[in-house]
Amino acid sequence: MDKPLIDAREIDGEAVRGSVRTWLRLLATTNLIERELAARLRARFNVSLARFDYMAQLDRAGGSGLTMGALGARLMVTGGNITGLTDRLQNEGLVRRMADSADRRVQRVALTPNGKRLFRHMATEHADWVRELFDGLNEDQRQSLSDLTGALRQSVMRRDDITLTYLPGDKQ
Amino acid sequence: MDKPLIDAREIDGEAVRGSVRTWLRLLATTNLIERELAARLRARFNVSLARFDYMAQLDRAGGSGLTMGALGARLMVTGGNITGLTDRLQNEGLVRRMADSADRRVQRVALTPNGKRLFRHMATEHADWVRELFDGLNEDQRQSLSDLTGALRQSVMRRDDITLTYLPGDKQ
DNA sequence: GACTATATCTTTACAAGTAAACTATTTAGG
DNA sequence: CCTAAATAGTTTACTTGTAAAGATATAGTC
Repeated sequence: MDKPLIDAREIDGEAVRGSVRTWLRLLATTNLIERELAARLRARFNVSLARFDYMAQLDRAGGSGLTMGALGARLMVTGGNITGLTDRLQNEGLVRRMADSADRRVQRVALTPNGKRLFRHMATEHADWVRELFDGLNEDQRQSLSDLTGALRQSVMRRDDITLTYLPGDKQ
Repeated sequence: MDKPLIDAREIDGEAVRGSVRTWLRLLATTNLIERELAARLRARFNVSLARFDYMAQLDRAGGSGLTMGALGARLMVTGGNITGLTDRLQNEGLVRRMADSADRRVQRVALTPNGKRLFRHMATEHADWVRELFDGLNEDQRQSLSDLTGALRQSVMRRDDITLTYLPGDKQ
């Protein structure tokens, strides 16, 4: 770790506390929105956020679906989790497993017609909700927030001592 | 729902997709940072983020601690979750339950000396990590991000059709 | 071609979260 | 007072997530 003990921008500790306060605020607000969206998905469709995200990846992948591994990589979760989610969604007829013709280790997953229909319906409402929740920001603010988020992401990712558990290969 | 079907700011769908894209970006970046902090807490202290947050609330509350209910309200989690976390932390000697003298229904929880020592140690490193991850933003950017986050929070909270599951009373 | 590596998925045991039912207490009316 | 309702915490059954071990299958290497 070669970070300086005293940050050049630090004046009487303000910069230090500033970053922490900004982070806590950002986290709280993001969690607030995520909870709100999850509660609405649950109330209107009886679907969890985990299932919505799962189905979103399959919808984007199209008819040939994804392997379990690729799906786990995109959702940033472990294989065991994907197995469980797939079992439950398959039981509800929203998703189906298919053998891969070339590699007998591989399981491919795709939305059933029912799953696709449900997801499209949810996605439309979900987008409306997001727009509604962001309604108090004008276009400049929204764009600035997006830009600053990008800069923050760069700040986090450009570190070379990053712990990052997941940067998995993504063979779809 | 009395939101207009067409948003005044919408020009050929850009504003709509804009909010969703901004939201997804914000969520991804927040999750990235949260995962990184959680991985470091796990690696250096063998402590989960849930336990860190729990101990942070108790540390802030001081020697008399908090009731189970107040703790759950501050952490935005249900009572059953607090019961389980408390059981595990108590088993590790980081936390203790105390009866309330005035109300026999109430359980009060507080950090033990060991718990306090561990938390203070973790909090110092945690703050360093946050500062490090935000290092790529200059002070203006950091302040703008904080301000925009506040505006977004206002945008979400000022809705009157909010679903908000948790706005619990907080008797500490 | 047999042997070892590696890759893919599942299983197991657990942590952390929810909702709903349950227990014990306190509070409010009549 | 005594009972009905509300409050505080726990228990139960379940979902969602992890890490580590296990079962198959493929790929490389001598």
